[in-house]
Amino acid sequence: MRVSIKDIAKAAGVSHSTVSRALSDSSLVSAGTKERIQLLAREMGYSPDAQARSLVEGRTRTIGVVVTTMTDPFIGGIVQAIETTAQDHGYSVILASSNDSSEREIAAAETLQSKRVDGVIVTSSRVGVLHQGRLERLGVPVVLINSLVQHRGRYTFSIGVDNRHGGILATEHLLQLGHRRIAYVAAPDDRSDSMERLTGYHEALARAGIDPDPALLVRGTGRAGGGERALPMLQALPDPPTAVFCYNDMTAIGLIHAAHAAGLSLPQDLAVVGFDDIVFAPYVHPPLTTVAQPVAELGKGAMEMVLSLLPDGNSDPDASTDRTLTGWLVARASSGRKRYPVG
Amino acid sequence: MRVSIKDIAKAAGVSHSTVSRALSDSSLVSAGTKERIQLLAREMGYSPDAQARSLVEGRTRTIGVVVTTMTDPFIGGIVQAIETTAQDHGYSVILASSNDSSEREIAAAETLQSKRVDGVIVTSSRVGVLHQGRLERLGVPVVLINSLVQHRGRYTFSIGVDNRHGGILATEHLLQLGHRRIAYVAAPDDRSDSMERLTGYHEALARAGIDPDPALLVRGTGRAGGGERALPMLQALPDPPTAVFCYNDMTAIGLIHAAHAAGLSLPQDLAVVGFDDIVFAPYVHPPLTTVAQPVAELGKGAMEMVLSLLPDGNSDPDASTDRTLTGWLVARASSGRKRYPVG
DNA sequence: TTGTAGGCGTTATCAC
DNA sequence: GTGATAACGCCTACAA
Repeated sequence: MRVSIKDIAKAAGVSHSTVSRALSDSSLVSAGTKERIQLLAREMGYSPDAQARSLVEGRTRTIGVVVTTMTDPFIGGIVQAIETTAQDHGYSVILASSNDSSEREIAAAETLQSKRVDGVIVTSSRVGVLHQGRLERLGVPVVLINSLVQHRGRYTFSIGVDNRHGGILATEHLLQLGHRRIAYVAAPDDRSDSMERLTGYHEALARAGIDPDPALLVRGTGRAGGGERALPMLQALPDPPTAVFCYNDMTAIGLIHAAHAAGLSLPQDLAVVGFDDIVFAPYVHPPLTTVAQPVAELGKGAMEMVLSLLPDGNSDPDASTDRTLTGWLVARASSGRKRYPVG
Repeated sequence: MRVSIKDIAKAAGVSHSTVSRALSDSSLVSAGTKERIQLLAREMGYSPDAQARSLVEGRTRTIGVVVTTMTDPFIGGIVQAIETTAQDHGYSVILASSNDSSEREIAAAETLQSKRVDGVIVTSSRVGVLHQGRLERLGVPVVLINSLVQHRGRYTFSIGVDNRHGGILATEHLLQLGHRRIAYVAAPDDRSDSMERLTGYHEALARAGIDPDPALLVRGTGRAGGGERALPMLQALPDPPTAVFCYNDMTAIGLIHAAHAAGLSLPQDLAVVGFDDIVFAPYVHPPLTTVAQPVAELGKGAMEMVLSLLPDGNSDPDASTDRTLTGWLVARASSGRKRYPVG
């Protein structure tokens, strides 16, 4: 049988309220009984029932984390940081993956609502059904990671990396290496971060006085397969690119794989830059140049942002603002060394 | 304000018990009122409070999932499958990462206990403080993934891949390719799965009439760095190996990286086989030969196992047994084609 | 300093 | 069919 405060009360010969007070270290209990009860609780193997406590306190100390899929190592890193930070603040994380299915998204939102999570963090740059409608109606703080806030609710904020800046970093890096025909392998159009990276790419090109060639913009999937399929499309061009900036590392990895298969040697025949700096980036052959995202900070920051948005938090929601972190370029071999254009 | 069944009761002019019945589609309510109440509940935006329900029902429909780190893509895949399966059965997953710190492990166990999870799944082959002592004392079913059950509790079971068999598959593959000097890069000794893979490796060698050379057994970390550091140790041997079997893909990836840096060409100079078949394996250069684990099945199986162990589950715990799934070899280029030994 | 009583939102067991 | 009433485990006025 599970032991409750009543059991302890009986054993200690006091009322259950005294036990409750003693366990919460209230000053309204004599030091003697307090100690006696605390000892007894330990001996009897007492564990407070979070359910019951939540019921009366009106909060669960639980944060819902919505992800598309845990399979993505980038997301895994973020969730890791989220969970660790939650733990440090005495909160738990309840996981809900949408698998990119709106059915599951809705189910997830309902579950989170029933479980009465105190807040929600969404890791997905996808502009889904859920993120803007359903979640806001939960009436709890919502923090979006790497995603645009569309309908600004009183408790909806975002934290993300400066994607435009990242796009500039990547593109300028390639420009500095002497490249003029630089392709961008995007994610599907509903990923806002991909669009922002594209903007940065365009901006860097413009600064260098280069007109963007629409043929050099191809659409991937955000996964390796997208990169693999993008390569032949680019190679088939009458004037193929000498460099490629990929939406993310997975795309770059797929593209590099296809390049090897096509007999290209990297970075001589094709320079490649990714985005994210996932754990594999250094181990790609050749090691992948990429725009690193502060994964741990994103997760930690997101968690701290929801916590600060909580009713009891010291901060005022109206004073809260979106946070933008900056990524940085990690130059490895896949983009090569300085290249002097022929002629 | 959040709407409860009492609010609905007031609005409908009935008692809250009738509302409760109507919402649970009980046959003890007239079809008319039932419909009326259900409509009203929808209109008023009612969402059942899982906390309150759990309190009276004595179960939370929540499963705790303990992982070392979500950063590992293999673990990510498993958690993904666990969560999806949970969702399909109307359960939620509460995440707890230990970060390989026993402090956090203990904290995690306490949280899970307070949150009154109905069961626990542990993904870690590490023989930690927590897994055998603390978790069993929670008094709920515990399922270990890829880990040995040490103290068999009435509700403690495991599901995992046949690591010995996997070790045999990998080693025999290399033997068939003509290799005689095959190294094994292990994980730390407290990882039971690494030990089992080693056993398989030894067994395959024995069958081929080869005495295992202790110098060919080096210890990695389970992460890329371990593989990187293992390579020079092996190369420094007077009679270096022509093939390496690695504890897992991350180790293999690190080792391959070091091999490239050392100017070796793979698989000619060194054949490499990994374990796990993580999402990157096909994209390693050369593509990584590996023993695939049925990740999705492991996660799904683990979840189904805890669910079946639940008090209301149809199955009898005593009839439950550990499950062992079998992996399979995925031959890619890193191990090369058949090799005819010189001489 | 301690005890009593009420309530958090449900479900379940009684009567009616 | 429906409505009181009592639990589940905890917290917290209010009394004593």
